[in-house]
Amino acid sequence: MGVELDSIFESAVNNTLFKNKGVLQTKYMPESVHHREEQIKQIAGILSSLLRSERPSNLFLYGKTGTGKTLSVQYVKTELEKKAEELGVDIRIEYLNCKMRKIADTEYRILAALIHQLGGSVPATGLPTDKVYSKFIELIDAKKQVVVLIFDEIDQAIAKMSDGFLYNLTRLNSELSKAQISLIGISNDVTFLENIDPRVRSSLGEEEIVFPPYNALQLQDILNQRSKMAFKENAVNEGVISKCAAFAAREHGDARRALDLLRIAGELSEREGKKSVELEYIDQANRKIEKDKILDVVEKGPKQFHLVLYSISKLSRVSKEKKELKIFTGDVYNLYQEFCRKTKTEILTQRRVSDIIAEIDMLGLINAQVISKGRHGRTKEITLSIPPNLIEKVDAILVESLGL
DNA sequence: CGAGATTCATGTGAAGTATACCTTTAGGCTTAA
DNA sequence: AAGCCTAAAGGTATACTTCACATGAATCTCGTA
Repeated sequence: MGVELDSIFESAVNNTLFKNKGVLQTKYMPESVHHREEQIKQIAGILSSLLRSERPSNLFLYGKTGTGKTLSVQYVKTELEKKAEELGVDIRIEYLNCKMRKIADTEYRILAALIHQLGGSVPATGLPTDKVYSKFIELIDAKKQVVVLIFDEIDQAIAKMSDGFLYNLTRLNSELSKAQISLIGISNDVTFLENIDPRVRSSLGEEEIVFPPYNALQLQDILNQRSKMAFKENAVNEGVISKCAAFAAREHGDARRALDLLRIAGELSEREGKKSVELEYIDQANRKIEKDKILDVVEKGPKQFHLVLYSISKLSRVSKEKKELKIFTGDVYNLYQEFCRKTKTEILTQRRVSDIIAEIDMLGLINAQVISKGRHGRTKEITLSIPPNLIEKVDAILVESLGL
């Protein structure tokens, strides 16, 4: 064992292929953004009125994950901030990612996070929401300014609460006397605006910009740029870049995915003590990404979720042996109760479990569809959508968390 | 045989409850003058 | 008298429960051919 570790440490220190791995990480902000010039120009054009201390239109950005939405906005944000400083104009742009569970998935928590960013503080609970609103307003309205609020992945947040929140936000301007706000919404879901209150829709969608997926060529270009900075010379084999690009292009042109692929393939190659990133590691990296994503989601779910998921997993194993028996809510609930007793956990009502199933569905770990079995009532028909090779690992996590 | 009525097993919405936490308020105690 | 601390009172968000009603196709009923 000792020897094995030694060699790992050794290669970590000496044989590193990377010059600057950070360049490939998602949080990295490049100085220039390629292939999004058009969108950036539009965003900048709309937001430029900030420099005259005028309120820009509300803005809505669409596009699949990894199409550069966040990046473009952030880019414009920093550029604008620079320029504003130069000109001595006071502007305020706040970015908030709504997807972070436990940080911002309710109206209250989003506001709290926002207030926190603005330098105020609110307790985690206990305050009436309208009080939080007035605190927020107070904070913004303290001086004459235009505040831009960027809500990333806003569709995720609204799925969990009502669209009343957005309505409140759009109406907020009338509550402000000195300051003004404008909103930027970012959504992965193209149909998002169609399903919300028309009043909000028209207000929020004053301007809309669509981010099309990158094509393979563009991805390749981006990867080339980054890999030059990230890797040492000659550390990337022929064809690696184009394969990453091709992989990601197949996944709706997701640049983030492409970069992750390249980075992880690099890490894997390095770990194996290779002198360069080799083609074969890309497939491995691809699998690893899928795996990590799922395991991560499973891991951070609360205990009751684990119980439900474990029940589903167990049932799906049984049903597979018996060839394609479907899983229904009732079965899940029965098994779930059994596990609760076994682990001495409080048994939740079927009502709640039904909701939990819906939530797990949202997380993409299972597939649940309401069907009617006619005389035999109505149910959710549930299928586990975790790849077979991962089920074991997932089960392991669940077993550990439940102490079975 | 076919159109309607029934039925089942949950889905689903609304309202209520428990818990954990927050602010406000009113005493009560300390302190400095 | 002013300042500070504490405990009680009053209030909220969140996760969950309770209650009650909604669903929708397989199955049953029954009139009709």
